[in-house]
Amino acid sequence: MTIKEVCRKFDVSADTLRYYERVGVIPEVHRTAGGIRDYSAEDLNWVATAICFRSAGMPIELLIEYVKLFREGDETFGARRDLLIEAKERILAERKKYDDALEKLEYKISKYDEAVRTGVLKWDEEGSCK
Amino acid sequence: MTIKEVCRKFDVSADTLRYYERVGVIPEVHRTAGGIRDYSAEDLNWVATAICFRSAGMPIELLIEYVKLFREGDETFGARRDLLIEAKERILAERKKYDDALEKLEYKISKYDEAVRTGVLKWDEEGSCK
DNA sequence: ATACACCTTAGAGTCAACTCCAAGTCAATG
DNA sequence: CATTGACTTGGAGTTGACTCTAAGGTGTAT
Repeated sequence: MTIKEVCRKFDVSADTLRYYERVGVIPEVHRTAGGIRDYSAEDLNWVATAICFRSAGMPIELLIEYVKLFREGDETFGARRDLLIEAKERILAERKKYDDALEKLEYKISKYDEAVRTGVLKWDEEGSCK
Repeated sequence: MTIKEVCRKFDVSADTLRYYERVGVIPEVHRTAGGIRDYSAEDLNWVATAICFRSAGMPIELLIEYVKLFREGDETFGARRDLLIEAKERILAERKKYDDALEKLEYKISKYDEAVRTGVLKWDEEGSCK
């Protein structure tokens, strides 16, 4: 699979894919005799994983560390598991912030719905919201 | 309330608070006669809102737009509501990505737990994960 | 009244994560 | 076999969101 096809498949730029490979967010991608990237199923899987974790706010550094451990072989199973558990904790903590913001938004939207209907914006407590 | 106290209260740097005010993420903060910031309850409320939305990944530009509408007065109730609804949609979409990543992580962690116990890492489908 | 900690501004610097560019190579088509 | 379009690399540039620095003002405790 060419880089262009991978771009379309994952809606990501070729520059980003090359960047990920260059810095080690994914391992080296398979090449043709001429040196052109030809993504295998396994390469695609790495790309999918990288994009999935990046979309959830995981820093590139963490992904690089994971790939580094992967390259070191089977002795790093434990370290890789620990890293994934840390990633999970981080994402759970981040998601909580999203839930907090959503709660605040629900409240504000309900007050603005009222304001649009009545022409008056009124919060439950003094100075509690804007 | 001094800037230092606000920093402690929200665990944010004074530079960030001044930056938020400068670019318009929050309206101008009340000052003492000498020109020193003295955050009112309302100012604190704006700070809390800004930090909450920023923690949920909302770009500064959106917050600036909201404050701009707020400053324009009561004719912008509708526009402010629409902007909040857009923010909600964005955050819901982002949260979905977090959930996807968590699902992937759960799966991988379970496989690594097994790998640590058995010494063998095995995915359900060929090349499905790394 | 003089330290001293803390505040002010404008503007420059930093960092993560891309994104773009120049110069050149590869591969399918007329 | 020449054109065309996509690919390659190394390195420079951009963007969003801070973060720091320099030069100076404020306010309170001795």
